Amino acid sequence: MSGEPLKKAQESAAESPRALRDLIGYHLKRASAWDLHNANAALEAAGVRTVPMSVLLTITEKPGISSAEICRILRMQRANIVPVLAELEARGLFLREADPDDNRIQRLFPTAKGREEAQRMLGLISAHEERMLAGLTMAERDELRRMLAIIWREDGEG
Amino acid sequence: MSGEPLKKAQESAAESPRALRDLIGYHLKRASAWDLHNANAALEAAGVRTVPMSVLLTITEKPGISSAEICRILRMQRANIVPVLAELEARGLFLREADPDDNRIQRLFPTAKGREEAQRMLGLISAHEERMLAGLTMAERDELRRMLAIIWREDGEG
DNA sequence: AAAATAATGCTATGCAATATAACAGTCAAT
DNA sequence: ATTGACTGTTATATTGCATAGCATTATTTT
Repeated sequence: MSGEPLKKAQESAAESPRALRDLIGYHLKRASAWDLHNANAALEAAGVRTVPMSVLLTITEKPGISSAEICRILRMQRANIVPVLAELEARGLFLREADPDDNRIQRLFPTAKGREEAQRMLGLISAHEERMLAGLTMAERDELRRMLAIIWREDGEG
Repeated sequence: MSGEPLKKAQESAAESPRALRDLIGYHLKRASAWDLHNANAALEAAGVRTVPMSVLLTITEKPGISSAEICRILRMQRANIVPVLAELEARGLFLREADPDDNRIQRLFPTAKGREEAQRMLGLISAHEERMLAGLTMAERDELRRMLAIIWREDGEG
């Protein structure tokens, strides 16, 4: 029942309790926090954070998409995309165009500069991922991606 | 270059852009957010959220630990643990005891009630994890845990 | 055709998690 | 004996995400 020696506390680095280390949710949170921190650091060179990057990539890949649909895809609140779009637009990365058939909708189209920047961001984020995943084989990375997708239910094709 | 049909936007559920689906960080964030949301919901029955639970589990498993060391283990700020401990203490889940050798340090010990509650929380969170991971075999769960641990560097023993 | 329902983009506001800065008291090291 | 480091703490900032509501426009139901 005693177990731990109680020694000097400031020795740093002790392990997480077993009960937590057994929980996948715990590892998910730690890994995700670590990733988000470093991903944002990597993207600083492009002057964005992960969310604006995701929005721009979505516009680039689905030209003519509406902001509401981006929100559905990225599961974010319509209210929260507003400042993100405002900034991307101010930087000239996409344009809004009125939908001819539905006056509520603005369709978003990437500019040439937007496509360039999206490519640059992809380069930065890919380098970051490579660093993060250096300890895993390609097959393992695929497995990991697949399992994570199953958890939040985007195909995971299993 | 055209690709997507542009159709009605409100059809819901479209897939994330390929560029994002290739990123493990993207899946990490989505999976972690999903987990955190449901874990907190599951823990509502015990009147805690994930962080206070983690703190209590740590005290329970390492009796006599100091708050500073909990912060080092869970990688949280010393400032932020204060209200967490205040609440757990108010609920009678642990006790503070002065360290005989170092007047700066308070050593934290779980009460009987604290151990009970910790057990109860573990039950709730385990049920939640079981639901979350229903689509994965036990071997896959072990693999997932191992890979996540490698990412943020808590053994992962690989 | 009228009325009810719902979607869009948006403002304003809230909350929870995490981060930063500073402090007094205590201990360790030179 | 001074310097530097660590503890627990207060106060405050920042960030990400959530909620509520609004005017406008479309769709659906009656």
